[in-house]
Amino acid sequence: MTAGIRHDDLRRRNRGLVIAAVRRAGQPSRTEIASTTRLSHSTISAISADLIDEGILAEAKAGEHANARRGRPQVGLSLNPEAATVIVAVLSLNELSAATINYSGGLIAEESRTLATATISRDDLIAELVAMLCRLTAGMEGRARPLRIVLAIQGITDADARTMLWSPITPHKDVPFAEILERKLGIPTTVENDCNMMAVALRWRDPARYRADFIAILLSHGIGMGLVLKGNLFTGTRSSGGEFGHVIHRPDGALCRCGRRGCIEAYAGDYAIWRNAQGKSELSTPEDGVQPEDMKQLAERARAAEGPEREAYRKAGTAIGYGIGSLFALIDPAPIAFVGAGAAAFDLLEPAIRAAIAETAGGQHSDAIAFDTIPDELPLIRQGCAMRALTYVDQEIFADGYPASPLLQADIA
Amino acid sequence: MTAGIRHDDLRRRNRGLVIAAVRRAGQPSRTEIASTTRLSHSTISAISADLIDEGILAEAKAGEHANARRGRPQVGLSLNPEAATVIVAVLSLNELSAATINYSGGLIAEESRTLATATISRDDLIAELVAMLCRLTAGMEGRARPLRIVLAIQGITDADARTMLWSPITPHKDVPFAEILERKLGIPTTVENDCNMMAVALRWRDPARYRADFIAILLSHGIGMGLVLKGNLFTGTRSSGGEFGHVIHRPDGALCRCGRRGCIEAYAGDYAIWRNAQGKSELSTPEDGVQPEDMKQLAERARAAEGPEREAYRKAGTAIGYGIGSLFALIDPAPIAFVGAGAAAFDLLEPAIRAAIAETAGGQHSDAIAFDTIPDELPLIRQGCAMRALTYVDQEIFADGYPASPLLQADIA
DNA sequence: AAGACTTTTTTCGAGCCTCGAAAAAATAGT
DNA sequence: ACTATTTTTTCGAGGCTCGAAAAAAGTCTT
Repeated sequence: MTAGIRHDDLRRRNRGLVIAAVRRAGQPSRTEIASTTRLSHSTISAISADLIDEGILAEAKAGEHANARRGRPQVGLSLNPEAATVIVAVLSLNELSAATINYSGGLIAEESRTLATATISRDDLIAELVAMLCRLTAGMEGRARPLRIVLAIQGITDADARTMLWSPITPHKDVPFAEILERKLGIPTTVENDCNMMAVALRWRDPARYRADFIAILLSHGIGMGLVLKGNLFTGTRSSGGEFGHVIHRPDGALCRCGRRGCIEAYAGDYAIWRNAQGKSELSTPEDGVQPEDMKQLAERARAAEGPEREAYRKAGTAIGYGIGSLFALIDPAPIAFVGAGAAAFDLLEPAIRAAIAETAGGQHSDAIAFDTIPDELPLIRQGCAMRALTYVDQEIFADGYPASPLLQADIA
Repeated sequence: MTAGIRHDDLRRRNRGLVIAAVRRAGQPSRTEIASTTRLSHSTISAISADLIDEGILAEAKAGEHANARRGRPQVGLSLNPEAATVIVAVLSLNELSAATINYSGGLIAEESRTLATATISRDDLIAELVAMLCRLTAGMEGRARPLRIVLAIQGITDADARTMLWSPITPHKDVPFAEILERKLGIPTTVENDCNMMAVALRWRDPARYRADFIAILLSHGIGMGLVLKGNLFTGTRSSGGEFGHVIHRPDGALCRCGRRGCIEAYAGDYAIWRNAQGKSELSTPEDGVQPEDMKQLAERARAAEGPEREAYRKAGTAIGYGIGSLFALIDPAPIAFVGAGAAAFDLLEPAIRAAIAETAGGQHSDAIAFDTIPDELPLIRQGCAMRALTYVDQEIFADGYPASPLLQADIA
């Protein structure tokens, strides 16, 4: 059952709150922090003094604030970029990339390479990943040693974010990436779904728009979704959840890559749009080799004239729209970001999406539902991973206070 | 943004925790409470002494514990039934009922009456409700004065649980029941969806089975759902949410009571099963007058022999199954309780439900999904309302400590 | 340029809260 | 009657947050 609050939890939570306020606001003064956290000035003063002593926060240089008001000038607090380091890695179709990131979110180094993910052996896949991360972290010791790895994958992870249960980009299942990386590199690791990381990133990029409730939908070869509800990333109870692409659109409908029939993806995934545009049967085997370039041309033809291409996009939009509508019957309408190469053809999808939503229970206000499109998913996924890794450091390591962190201890001596 | 924890919040939360522990366990000793809350014995001792002083908790009589172990015997703590009173009311098709409940959940008094909900005027509906609650609370003053009303309705409420936005049982919309009752009776009120209250009740009835994640589905004239995810009742962001009955099963399919087409309810609601069994078109207007007795006979005929009746149940099961499967694609499989008169015909639905789930993404483990049936929904709804009202009193009133409560103040003088 | 004014930040003592250790209480065994 | 055992209370210590007051660091005014 729920645990009680002990006295020392209090400090920990309030330290975490101060760190979070600084990460969010960028360079807030102590006064600003006091007002956002509703803690007293004295408390903020004490906590921030500790955090500065520990090298987690830093005071901004005096000259930086331009707004010359009367009174003692506010001193901005910022994250000390050198307080920590984290690693992000993204495994996607035929590509592996990774980067080291400093505590304030800045890029230190990055690397990426193409990889035949569909055919590579399990051991080679793991070896490539480990090797890349070893190269990136070579020479980073002491305080520069990364405190956290976040690996984003296309596919499903377990609820503890430790194992890739299944992925469309590789035949290998149940790969315990977190355990492997922790053993090889000695750095705590989580494995996250790429769409969930997109959602996390959107919250940081535009908190005004993507605040408490919103949806990120990835349109690419497959269809993925990241869902934020009441300010929390929504994950399944046993897995990363949110398999929006495999919600059933039409029972006994088109054949999906997953082997089932009638999934949304079987109408709206790249391969499905392609299949429909070619006039092939909806029951024909999904093709893996549809290239982004193919899709671009397909979209061009669809824009140019009425025809099977346009019809294929219409069907895709309808499937997505009904899916969103069903989701809206369970939760309430929220802003939606369409991410990925498929979002470049959003103009072709939108009318059908809106029309389908209007047919559903969530559709009373279908005109008011806001859509955004973001064609390039990789930067978004990376940013999400980085923020996830950094907030972990914020809350699970730095909030705990000095003596608990041997790495920092060394710094004082 | 998130508020900091102040020093006095600490006591409030820990008091709430102790009260919750007692409500859950029934008659735990201080030692047990200390171990479930993980607070120290001294803290529990201090808090429970306060709570006993305030008349919220009471020590059990000495002789009640039979297990004669060595050492000082444990003293059970229990809720003082007279610490407070709450009211529950349930508005359902053609029936209004209400009860007063004491602090330990016992029934004090109840009343119910039939009401032509479909045709009654808005003012009369409100007047009936107010009158019933006034009768029930007559003479309850001082400490006996109810501290909370929870009204359950079939239909949708706003996110603040103050207004009935829409209900299938009455044409009246946007009825601000909470405001009305607060003005007329002066008691804080919330308006809740009936299926959500069913879910709340299941958690209290069988916490081992219905713990963190489960689903309650109401099968009656319409189809409703209450969803608990990660230990929290899941509601929409702007409304009570969970309109499972209006998730689309087949685009452009059967005509639903809500005016749209292809909703799950349009296949699985009583009226839909009836319509299909009669061989009527799926686009024919839903009939309101299908009686429970009719459905019983329909089920009998379906059990007796293959025919349109059995087929109608099969279609209903398929719709429900696909709906559950789509839900399972977004969240993970969880135990499901089927509640209501329709659950009495669950034997007719189950094969089709399981077959449909197996066709969906959530269906890998469709055999393992646990189903329960509970034919009588009213007691469940009531219990849910009672627990909701009481935990409100626990956490929002009694956790705050003595001086804040003028009603209790009077008791000391 | 000096003093007045304003705003931010720090300091300091008070008041709570939880905790651990020790004491007290209450009962069963011997 | 005395010991062992377990529960509960008591008590002092240590921390934390808070409000008020003081200190700090500027701008504005004359």
